[in-house]
Amino acid sequence: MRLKEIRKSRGISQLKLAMDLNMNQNSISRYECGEREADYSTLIKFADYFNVSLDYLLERTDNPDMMK
Amino acid sequence: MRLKEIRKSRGISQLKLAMDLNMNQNSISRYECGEREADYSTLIKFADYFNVSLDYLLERTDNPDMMK
DNA sequence: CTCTTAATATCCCATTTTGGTATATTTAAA
DNA sequence: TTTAAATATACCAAAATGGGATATTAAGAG
Repeated sequence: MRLKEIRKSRGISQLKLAMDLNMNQNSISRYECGEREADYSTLIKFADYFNVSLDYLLERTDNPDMMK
Repeated sequence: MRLKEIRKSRGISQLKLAMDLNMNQNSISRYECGEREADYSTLIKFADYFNVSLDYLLERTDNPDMMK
């Protein structure tokens, strides 16, 4: 997924994202590395946090402004 | 998620869906009941199978024709 | 360049979650 | 009301997860 790209574009560290979402820094790292798969509710947390659609987050559209 | 609604609207049984996607019938049931959470790749299987966006599948938009 | 520190990735492992078989329950048609 | 299809649930071995600790990498300052 596009998590790393989106996060970096907003200038946010894994640690800050993790704290804001009540998660662990290494969990974020694992999702970005593709070592672990985020589930339903975790994906929604990311999409809400960055205000992007799930389809954009998961690279199913190139349009970041797609309605949510 | 809207899985049950979409599946029924297409007249497909849990068993058929499961076989088509190489899964188990009880897994489908569990996702529909909300007993278990589908992960990233499972969600994508459903979205592709029914040709709907993730955001529609996960009830984040009411528009079933949203671009994918 | 070094040093220091922030940022990210990886290890280990107890705990949680999962998938699969079997089975129970519900639904629907006859 | 039987019969069968559809769906939900129980149990459990196996797989995945989260979190602390730590290693590795990146980035600035001096």
